[in-house]
Amino acid sequence: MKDDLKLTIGKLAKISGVGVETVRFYERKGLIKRPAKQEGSFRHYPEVEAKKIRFIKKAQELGFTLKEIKELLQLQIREQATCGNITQRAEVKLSEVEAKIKDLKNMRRSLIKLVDSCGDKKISLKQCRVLDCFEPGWKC
Amino acid sequence: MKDDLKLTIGKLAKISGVGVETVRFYERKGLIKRPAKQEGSFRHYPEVEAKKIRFIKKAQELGFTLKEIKELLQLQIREQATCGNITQRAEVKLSEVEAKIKDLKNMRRSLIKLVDSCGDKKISLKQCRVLDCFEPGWKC
DNA sequence: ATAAACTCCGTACTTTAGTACGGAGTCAAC
DNA sequence: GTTGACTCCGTACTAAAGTACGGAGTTTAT
Repeated sequence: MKDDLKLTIGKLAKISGVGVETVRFYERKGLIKRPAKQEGSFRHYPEVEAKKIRFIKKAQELGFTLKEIKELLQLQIREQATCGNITQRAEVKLSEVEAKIKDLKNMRRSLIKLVDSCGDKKISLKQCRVLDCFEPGWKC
Repeated sequence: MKDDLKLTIGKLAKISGVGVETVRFYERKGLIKRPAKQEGSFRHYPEVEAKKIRFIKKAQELGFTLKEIKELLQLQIREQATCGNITQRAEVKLSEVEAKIKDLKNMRRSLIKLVDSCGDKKISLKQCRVLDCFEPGWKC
């Protein structure tokens, strides 16, 4: 409620690092909502929308689709009543996030091993394959 | 060199969890290469290709594009000569992986906080926004 | 040895996530 | 008070990553 004074779509796009068309696209997809109380005929956004767009871009890099990101953004508690519902959905997302972390740690371990094995001639060269890192029971 | 006896494209697709068309698509994109020595006029793949396809699917879930995944798959040391080159590229990928892990950990912390705050009435409800978790200096 | 199932190849279609375009209206700066 | 930049809206186009189709050839199972 402070300084959402003059955030037109162009300025929002700029500070969020996307194009104007992308903002409108996210609006159509229901990821950000059109500001209700407009003075004049142009949109005026609160600053939190910039955070939201940056969140979207980051989450995409982590392998979430826009549909999934929308679900993440809906995880906001407004009243105690809806809490159980939200907690439940949050826990699902949490386990997805943890699965990704686990997989990325395997990939990291594999890459570290690869880098190390170049310095050390004792390590067999062809055993260092990144593609093995997700196989069940894999230990590099 | 063991039992790549009879892995036709259909069987490869099945054990890898994708469709036949997808295998051919990856082949066209250069992610997997067509088996050279064919006996008969059909493709016969070594088993390692199944691992490769499973790697591709996993890596996609972690936000890597096919272009990036191709680069990851090319990180294989064959001789000491190319080692420096590969190490260098592996280190770039490694830092990307570490950045993703860091971001996912922030997201995880944010989701945990959200879940916790539902059990605890003392925590302010509206402060728990997942969308803040990537902002610089964020502490949940 | 013949039918069923599978493979090959090229081409076309689909979905997701944007990007671009263009005419009309609006705002603000000089 | 006009001019230039910005906004609005609908529509169309694009790239990435598949997915489907269909006719012809090949393999295998009976």
